[in-house]
Amino acid sequence: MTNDAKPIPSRVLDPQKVEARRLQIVQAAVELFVEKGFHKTTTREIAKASGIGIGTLYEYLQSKEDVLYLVCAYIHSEVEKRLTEARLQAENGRDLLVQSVRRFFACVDELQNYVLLIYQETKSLPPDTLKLVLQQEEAITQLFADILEKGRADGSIQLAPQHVKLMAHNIIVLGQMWTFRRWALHRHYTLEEYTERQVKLLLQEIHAP
Amino acid sequence: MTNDAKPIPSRVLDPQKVEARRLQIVQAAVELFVEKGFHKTTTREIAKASGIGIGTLYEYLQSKEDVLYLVCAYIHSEVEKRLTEARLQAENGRDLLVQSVRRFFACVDELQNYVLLIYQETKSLPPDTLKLVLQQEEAITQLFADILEKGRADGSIQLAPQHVKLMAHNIIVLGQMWTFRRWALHRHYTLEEYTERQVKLLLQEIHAP
Amino acid sequence: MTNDAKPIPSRVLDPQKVEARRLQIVQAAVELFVEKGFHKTTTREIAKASGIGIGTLYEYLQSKEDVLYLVCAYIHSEVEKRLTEARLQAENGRDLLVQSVRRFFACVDELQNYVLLIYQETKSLPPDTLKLVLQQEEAITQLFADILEKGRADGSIQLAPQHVKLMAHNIIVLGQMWTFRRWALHRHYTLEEYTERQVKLLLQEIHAP
Amino acid sequence: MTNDAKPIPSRVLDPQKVEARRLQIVQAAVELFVEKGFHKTTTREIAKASGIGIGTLYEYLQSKEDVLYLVCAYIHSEVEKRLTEARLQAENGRDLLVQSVRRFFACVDELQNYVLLIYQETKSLPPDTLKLVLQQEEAITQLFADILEKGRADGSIQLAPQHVKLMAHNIIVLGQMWTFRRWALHRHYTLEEYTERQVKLLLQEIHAP
DNA sequence: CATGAATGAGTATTCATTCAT
DNA sequence: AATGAATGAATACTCATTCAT
Repeated sequence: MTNDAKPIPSRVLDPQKVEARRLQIVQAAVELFVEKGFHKTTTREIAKASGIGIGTLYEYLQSKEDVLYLVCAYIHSEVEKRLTEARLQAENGRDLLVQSVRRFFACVDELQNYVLLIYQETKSLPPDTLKLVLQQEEAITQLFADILEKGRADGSIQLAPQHVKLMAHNIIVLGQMWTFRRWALHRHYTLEEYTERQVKLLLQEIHAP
Repeated sequence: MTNDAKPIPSRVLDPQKVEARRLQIVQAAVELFVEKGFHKTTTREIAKASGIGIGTLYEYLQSKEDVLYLVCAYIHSEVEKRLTEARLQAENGRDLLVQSVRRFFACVDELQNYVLLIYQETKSLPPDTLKLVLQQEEAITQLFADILEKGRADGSIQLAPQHVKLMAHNIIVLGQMWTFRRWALHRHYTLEEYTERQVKLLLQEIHAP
Repeated sequence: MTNDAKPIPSRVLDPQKVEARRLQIVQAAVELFVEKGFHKTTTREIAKASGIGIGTLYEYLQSKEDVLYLVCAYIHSEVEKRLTEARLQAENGRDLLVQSVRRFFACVDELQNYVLLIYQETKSLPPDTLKLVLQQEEAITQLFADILEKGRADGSIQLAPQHVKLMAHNIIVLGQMWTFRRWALHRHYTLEEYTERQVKLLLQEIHAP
Repeated sequence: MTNDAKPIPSRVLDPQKVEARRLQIVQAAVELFVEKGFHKTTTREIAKASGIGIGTLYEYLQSKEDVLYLVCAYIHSEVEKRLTEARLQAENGRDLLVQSVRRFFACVDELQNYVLLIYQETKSLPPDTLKLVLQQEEAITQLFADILEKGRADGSIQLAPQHVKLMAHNIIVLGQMWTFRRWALHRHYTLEEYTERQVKLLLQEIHAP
């Protein structure tokens, strides 16, 4: 929706090539970052894993931090893609919410390592860039706020307007905690148990049976 | 309960001196880590801020990661201290829960930067040490699990046994998100509004009016 | 006089095109070298300032040092052009000398940055090429040696033969120092004051009133 | 005279050690710079030639440019030392001047490579530092200005006051050109021939027989 | 016990040059 | 002829850790 992409200067002119190469780089980098963290990954490793020379890497980027930004943006776009790709069939807002939450939790589970990455490395971004990434995070939150509003409109969701934002954040966080507390949660619950229980909790908040 | 302290070797023998010095070091380091992050803080900075020489630092520790571990342990102990210092007056488990949650949220707010630090830098710990820190995190979660059990025992809380753990985690995470989502939440809510709303949500889960 | 041009290989065959392109390159490069020095100027900057691609640059040259050589040769030719373009009207060698010195000093002043460039960057040339550039420098010195000889021949200049070379060098250096000591000289003297005083000094050496 | 030393921060505290180590570094660096130039000398080469580790080098300096500055200052101090070490015996200012010039020329000859170095690498200094080095150069020039004034005072030198500065500069430059024009001068003249001829020229300027 | 000088492995980034198109 | 994408060798500087005093 919002086009909040930050234009990273590239020495290479052809935009298609730039996009293709950067995808190469980003996909190699995500895996490395997941495995070793941003700081312990060297630019040379990124280049090698991308199948290009270190010089070439810097033809498409200006700094290592740019890689991190692209990785964060990539992850957010992956999440957003999954959340929006297939239009959900729902009778009302409440139904749509439940289906969306389930889909979001599944997505968090699928992209576990990526979600974790965002939690852990985001702080290494330069302040300006950090802001952008947080905006992307907020955009995702807004997806749920919109659904809640829809339910409020058709009467299937009962929630004071000032609580909409908070509930949207709750949804996101209750989803993401499946990854950043996985050391405890995965021991006790399956994804399905976890999802159903949290959905139930959330439904209580909107006074839905 | 569990004595999960990791014994970090020190070249200095007198345990009192060791403890005193380490406290010096840790208190200097927390502030530096909060300000610049673990990776961008140098051991020399830590030594200088601690008022000791870099050589002395290594008399009391074996590595920079040891500092991070001590910092994490320090933060957890600060949290635990605040959560347990004054015995709460409560008629029943449910009341105790509400008071405890409020106290926890206040504590998270007070130690905002520290809580955030744990979220962001924990991953830089070596695996063995990480485990210990996660245990400390779990210990805090267990405090709430115990309260929930108490409420279940006196009938003031209705919750299936298998949901106790999850609810305890929910309490912790809903508290901590006040810090790691502060870029959004603090814009819309005061701590009080936030706390009351989340308490309400949590109470619904235990079928308490 | 001496054709001491070094033939720099070019992949492009048409000699006219080669000369034209190289002039483009050299004129762009001089300004860059003056501004930032040889080492801090990149070949890409030179290409861009020349209005050609980096690949094209290397069609007409073999290395960055070639650019420096061409720049030095260009500067020398500019100096020589100015020194020889208009035949001076003079009654005798002594008069010719005075006029030539004045003209040289004016030329040094005009090409200040270029003269300085030669002083500062010449050493970055490969030995063989350096030799050539020094020969060009000597050729300019020889212009004055010739004038001195002419004055000796017509009796207007009194100077032992073995002192001719040295005096010619003195003329050149006393002229060039107007640039490489400008940080001091320009504070105290105008070009005219400076010129007249140095001319007077030089005239004393040839026992001319 | 003027204490125009720039204090370069050092991580090492003991000033004696700092001075000793820096001398080590500078003496190793001068030779390398003479041989290969500033830009083509690496910091590791400097460290190795100094007999210390690269890390140690940076304990005593903050940047490679610091080395260059120290080298320039060292050279100037060497020149100044030689010019002022033994009080010259002279009947009057004129005699003192002649002896001083001879001594200066001998010194330039002895320190040829160093003098050349200053001419060629000075421009690589950061602007502020460059200023300092030029001040040191001016201080040396002032030594001769002072001698000229002395001769003017005792009547052995006849020179208008406004010409004193210029003549001092001429002395310096006519001395230094022995190095930066050595490719031509050394072919034709011995140091002695060269010195005597230039002394003669200079004496004419002060109307001394 | 306390200190801080010494160390060198490690790292992001640059840039002259090549070569396929 | 003209281009610019690809390359990797090269380099200044940092910083955790050690160890002699």
